[in-house]
Amino acid sequence: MASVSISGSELEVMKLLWERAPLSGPELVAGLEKAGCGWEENTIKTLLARLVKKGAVAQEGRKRMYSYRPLIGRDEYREEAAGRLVDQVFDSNPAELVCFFARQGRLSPEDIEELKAILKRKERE
Amino acid sequence: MASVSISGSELEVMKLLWERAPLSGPELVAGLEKAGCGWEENTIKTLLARLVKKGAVAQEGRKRMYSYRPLIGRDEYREEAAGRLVDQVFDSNPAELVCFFARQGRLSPEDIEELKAILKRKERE
DNA sequence: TTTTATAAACTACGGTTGTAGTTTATTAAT
DNA sequence: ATTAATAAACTACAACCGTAGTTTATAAAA
Repeated sequence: MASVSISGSELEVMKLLWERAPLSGPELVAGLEKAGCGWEENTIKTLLARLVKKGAVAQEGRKRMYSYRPLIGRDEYREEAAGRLVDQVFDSNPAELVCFFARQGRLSPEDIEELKAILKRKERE
Repeated sequence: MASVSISGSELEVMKLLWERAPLSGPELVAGLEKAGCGWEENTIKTLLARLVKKGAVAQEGRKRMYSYRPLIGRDEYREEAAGRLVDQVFDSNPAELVCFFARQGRLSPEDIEELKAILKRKERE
C-alpha cells in the first residue's frame, strides 16, 4: 500500500488535503487557487483524478459533490520521501543528511535546541 | 548552472562517476554492471548521453575513447536534492526533517555523537 | 419542463524517463 | 586492403508528467 508515487504537482494537492481534508472538488480548487498555485481549474481536477486513480486519495460520497480525503498520511509520505533521498543520494546513511544540514547552517538556534532535546531524550535508553 | 535535473536512473551513473571519474564509456558500463545495475549496455549509454546533453557530465578526449567526468559535484547535488525535499515535503523547515530522522530512530549512537559535536561547534558563534 | 450552470470524466499533446534496439564510423586484426 | 569488433550516435516506444481543452451528466433555476 505504501509505494504509490506522487509527482511534484500532485504533491501540492496532497498538501492541501493533509491540511484540510475532507474537501469537495470545488473547495480543493478554491484552496489551491488561494494558495497561488496558478493552475487552471481543469489542471487541478486532472491532478486530483490521477491521485484517485493511483489510490492516494479517496473519492467518496454522492455524485457531483464528492468528498476527497488522503489515503496516504503526511508522515507516511515524509518517511518514504526522506528514505528515498537518503538511500539514493546519501548512501543510505541518514546521519550524512542530518549533518549536512547542520553544517549547511540551515538550522536555526531554536532548531538546534529542539534537536538537542530530542537527542538527550534519545540517549536516555 | 545548478538546475539540471537528474533522474533516478541517471543518478546511478552520476554516483559511479562521483566515485571514480574520469571513466571511459566501457569502464562506466563495466562498473555499473559490476554494481549489479541489471541494465543492458545500451541503456547505460543512453543515460550517459542524456547526462552529457544536459550538461551534467563532460565528455572529453579522443573519439571512440572519450573520458567522462561529472560537471555537477556530489555535494552540490546533495544540497539541491535535500533542499528540494525540505521545501516540498517538510514545509521548508530543515529541522522538521532532521527531527524526523532523530525520532525515527534511524540515527546510530555514533551518529548522535557526531551530531552533538557539530551542534556544539555550531553553538560557539 | 426546458434551460443553464457546472462537477466530473474524457481527451490531448509535448516533454521526460526507463529501457533498449539499430546504424554508423572508426580502430584493430588479419 | 579487407574485415571484424565495437564506441558512440541515432531511433523507438510506452508510461508518466505538466498542463489544459472538450464532453457529459446532473442539479438548480426559471
